[in-house]
Amino acid sequence: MTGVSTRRAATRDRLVEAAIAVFAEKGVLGASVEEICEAAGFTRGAFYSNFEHKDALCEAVLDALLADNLLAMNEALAAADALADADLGALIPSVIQVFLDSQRGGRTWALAAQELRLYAAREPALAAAYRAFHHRATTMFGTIMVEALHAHGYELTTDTADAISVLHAVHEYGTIGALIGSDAIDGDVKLRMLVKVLHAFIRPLT
Amino acid sequence: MTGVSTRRAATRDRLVEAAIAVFAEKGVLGASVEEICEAAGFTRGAFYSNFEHKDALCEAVLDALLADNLLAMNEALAAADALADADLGALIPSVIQVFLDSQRGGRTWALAAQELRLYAAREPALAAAYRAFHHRATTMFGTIMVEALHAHGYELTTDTADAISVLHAVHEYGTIGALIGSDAIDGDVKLRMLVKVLHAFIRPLT
DNA sequence: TGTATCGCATACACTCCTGTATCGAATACG
DNA sequence: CGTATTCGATACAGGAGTGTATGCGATACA
Repeated sequence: MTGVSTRRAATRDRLVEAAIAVFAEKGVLGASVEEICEAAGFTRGAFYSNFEHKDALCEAVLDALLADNLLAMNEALAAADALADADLGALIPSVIQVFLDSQRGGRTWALAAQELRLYAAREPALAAAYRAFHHRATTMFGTIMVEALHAHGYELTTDTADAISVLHAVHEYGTIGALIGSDAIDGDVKLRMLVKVLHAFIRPLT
Repeated sequence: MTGVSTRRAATRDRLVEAAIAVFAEKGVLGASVEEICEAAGFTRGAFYSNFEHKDALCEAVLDALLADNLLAMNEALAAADALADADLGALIPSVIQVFLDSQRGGRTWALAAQELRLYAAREPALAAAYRAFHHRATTMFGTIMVEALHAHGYELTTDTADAISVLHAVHEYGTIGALIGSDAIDGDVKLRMLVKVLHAFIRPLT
């Protein structure tokens, strides 16, 4: 019985990964079920056997993205610990860079994440799932960041969730900007913006 | 002869407005040409007579969005002048609120703008057009903002373009967040975030 | 080793979209 | 007024995607 379910889980995973790739390329509504299946090496039979709607697939994708973000955050934290004796000014860019580098899939996953954000804004059925995703990601990131700052004798000057949201906003915006190749935004600019925002939102512990 | 071209321009405008609505609802790739034409009250004959590709339509949409943003900015500036004797702490939220309220189309245009951003990130043909759009919007916003701050005895603590980009990022992120109804982001939170970011990036003139 | 069940592929009937080529009404213009 | 031209509608041929119903090989289990 376990072998059976294992196989099923594997095809689900392959479909989810393929969906991320196709969503990134075509958008959620622009991605046909057929295209996703083909990218995963299946036919639509596999899809309809595993998911009821495309929306169900989207929820699974959100789970995968969340797991990836948390993983990248852990890598960044490990880097922070390794550099624990550096001063904060040098530490922050390094940690952010590690986080950015650790995000699996890079460009593709970032695009897919934003496609899902937009899709959730129009599709009430996914909005709930996205809220859950956002809430979990935000609180976990927030907790970790507050602790890390505290360990270095700093605190946020503003509400934790707000700070995380602003960082997330700049992160996503910068990713797209770098892809577009805007003369105003490339990869370095994105890092610089994140560092500035973070510096603007922290102060030494009172 | 003028009457003819006038008519043509009018149908182009209607197609552009319809495209914004459909892009907001379905995404750029998810929007069929047929759907856009139907929303505008035409058939595809009108479309293919006015635009070569969907990409050409997208460029026209960018122009419309830019014009709208500049218009909203002017309204916000007028409000700033009217409140010129208020202190900056009270002025900033008011001006931002006026800007947000003045944006034509509200939800719809904001969604369409982000759809186009994502589309441009994947479609080199549109990337150039988006760069031009972004550059013009950023420089005009930047100039205006620097002057307005200066008039009140303030300046930016960072590169103008970076500051505008961060504000734009938070603006777009907050718009979607409010639509999704995330427990962490509603309309007020968005305004609050923008105010915080702006405050974090200005200081009295040295 | 036989058989029940599971998991994905295949087949089918249907809808929707695309791009072009042609047509007809409205407008400009002499 | 009549004619030329412009602009958008219609017609057409073809491609692609959808969801369901059914088939078939592989795996589990007695």
